[in-house]
Amino acid sequence: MSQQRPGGQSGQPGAVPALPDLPEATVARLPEYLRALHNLAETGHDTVSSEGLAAAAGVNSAKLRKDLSHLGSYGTRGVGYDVALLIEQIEYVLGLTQRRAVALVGVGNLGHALAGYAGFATRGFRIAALFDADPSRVGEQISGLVVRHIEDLAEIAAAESIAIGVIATPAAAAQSVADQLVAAGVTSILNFAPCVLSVPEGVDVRKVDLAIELQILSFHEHRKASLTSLPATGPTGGLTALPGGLSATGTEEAVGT
Amino acid sequence: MSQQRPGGQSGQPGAVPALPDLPEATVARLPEYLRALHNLAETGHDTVSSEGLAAAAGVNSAKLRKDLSHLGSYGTRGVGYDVALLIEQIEYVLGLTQRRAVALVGVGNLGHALAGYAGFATRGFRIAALFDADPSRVGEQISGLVVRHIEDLAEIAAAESIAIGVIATPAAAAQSVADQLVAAGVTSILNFAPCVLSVPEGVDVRKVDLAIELQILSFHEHRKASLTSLPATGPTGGLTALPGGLSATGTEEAVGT
DNA sequence: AGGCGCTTGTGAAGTCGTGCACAAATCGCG
DNA sequence: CGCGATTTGTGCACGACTTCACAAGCGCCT
Ligand SMILES: NC(=O)c1ccc[n+]([C@@H]2O[C@H](COP(=O)([O-])OP(=O)(O)OC[C@H]3O[C@@H](n4cnc5c(N)ncnc54)[C@H](O)[C@@H]3O)[C@@H](O)[C@H]2O)c1
Ligand SMILES: NC(=O)c1ccc[n+]([C@@H]2O[C@H](COP(=O)([O-])OP(=O)(O)OC[C@H]3O[C@@H](n4cnc5c(N)ncnc54)[C@H](O)[C@@H]3O)[C@@H](O)[C@H]2O)c1
Repeated sequence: MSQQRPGGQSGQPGAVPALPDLPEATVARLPEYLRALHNLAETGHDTVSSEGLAAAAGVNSAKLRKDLSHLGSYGTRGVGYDVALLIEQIEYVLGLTQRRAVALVGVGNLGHALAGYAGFATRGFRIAALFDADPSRVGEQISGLVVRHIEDLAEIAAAESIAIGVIATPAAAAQSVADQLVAAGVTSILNFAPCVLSVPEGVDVRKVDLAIELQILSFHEHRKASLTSLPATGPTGGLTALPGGLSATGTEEAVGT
Repeated sequence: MSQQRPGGQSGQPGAVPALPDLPEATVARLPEYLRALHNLAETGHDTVSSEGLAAAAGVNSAKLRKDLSHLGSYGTRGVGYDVALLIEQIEYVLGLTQRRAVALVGVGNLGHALAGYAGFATRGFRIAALFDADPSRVGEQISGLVVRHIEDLAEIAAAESIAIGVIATPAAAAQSVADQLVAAGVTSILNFAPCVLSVPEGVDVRKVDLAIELQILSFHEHRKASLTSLPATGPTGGLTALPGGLSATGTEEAVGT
């Protein structure tokens, strides 16, 4: 166990340049832990056990401990984790010690909502610029920012050190926008348009597609409905609510031949 | 268009109400395949190979074939998949043969964008009702729907057979809204608020959190930046583009103590 | 000081998902 | 009618992730 963890007990709070290379699944959960930790900090907790934090983050405690162990040993056996220290560590690993500048392209329906979203600012990001291709939108002012024409992207991206771009244009324009973002030096893209983007090696893309989320839920609805005939095999007899949860499934399957 | 449900060549077009139970990872990809298929259909393709569809959906072809094989054998060796048939099958499995009614709670910044989003309608869903707790918003009309007070949820959910709910309220209200949705018979929830929801067994929750997506991207930015000193160790020597991708990484780490 | 209860960190086993590689199936063509 | 080109469906090995279970470490109490 004498793992020479980056930074950890080395006593030297100075330099910890090398990131441990975390499993992707762990990286995806760290932000959730971070949010939970901030909640705990605000409600006056100084320390928290893996059990407690796991509950707050909606995962099981073994997973949480293993995730955190990848960052190093920041817990105290018999006590738990120091909330403030853990926040610091996770923020460091996620690269949130600096406030990252983000460009938002496509100031339509969705873009407006995103531009006005406070959650960006409170969680480590700064919307540094808004872009659109529609001349009638250019110049419009939204939460303190003026919408710029997409042509100015390269210039502004360089000036503001923008490395993250958000695409909120129609799908038809998304690939073209992505190309322009990449050309402007952006190396991470969050894409809201329902399409696959092709980007060069070294550029990360994450996608958020509302309809996909709903369709996954739809599948589960479908599956639940096809199980209605079965008796309440409830593995856990103790579900509190589940009110009348019945009529909902009334007429589902029309599997009729 | 008689539903030739699963069991294609089994000859017995009798009853196959039971869904094959698909791996969760497969379920999550089916919507992506479906979108790609619709694109192909619109551009006049009648059939598509696993290779072609995989490219359109952004996955590798082996994965795609394995995913589809879970639904049954709907391809023709030497030819590929019949686009229309595959669309029909995937829509059946996802439970999209009926247009599912969705309730949207919280008609604020984000809620407005969602309410006006056409992608719902074109991909199997119908926003059946909008709810808010703010009296000044109740009565407002948005894309043909009147905003109702959250108190009317149970009544309307029953009347409209709503089984899916979308939460777009502040985090502080989300759990309470979730409880009300569940009490109204909703069994699937899409949550945009940054918090964990606790729901009874049998209710599915999916979460979309913008800030988490950005933080994951931030991690990768951080990691890329900590590698700048290394030469282009490119495991694959053949990256095509990678335009000027340079200055972007200029001043990164400010690993101050 | 020593023992006790609590909690972390982690080997190890189990589960799930991925990708390869190829036999089987089908079509088009000669 | 048979053959070769093509593409699916899948067995298998591998890797990633999850979960269990417990020894080691820590603080507190006596
Ligand atoms: N509205 C939603 O709730 C919602 C939800 C999920 C996904 N989406 C997706 O997000 C995207 C945007 O949705 P929306 O409802 O805001 O659409 P919208 O039409 O309201 O807005 C699109 C904006 O992009 C701009 N645009 C078009 N081409 C551009 C280009 N080449 N460069 C820069 N800007 C360009 C348009 O001028 C417009 O302002 C769509 O792909 C949609 O499918 C929207
Ligand atoms: N705006 C965005 O782009 C964005 C992006 C990602 C996530 N989110 C999240 O989505 C949620 C909504 O964001 P927003 O910007 O639209 O906030 P908002 O404040 O503009 O809107 C929230 C709406 O919910 C209503 N509401 C409050 N309590 C309610 C209750 N108990 N029942 C019913 N309605 C209630 C409010 O009246 C208001 O209309 C937040 O949790 C936010 O973190 C927003």
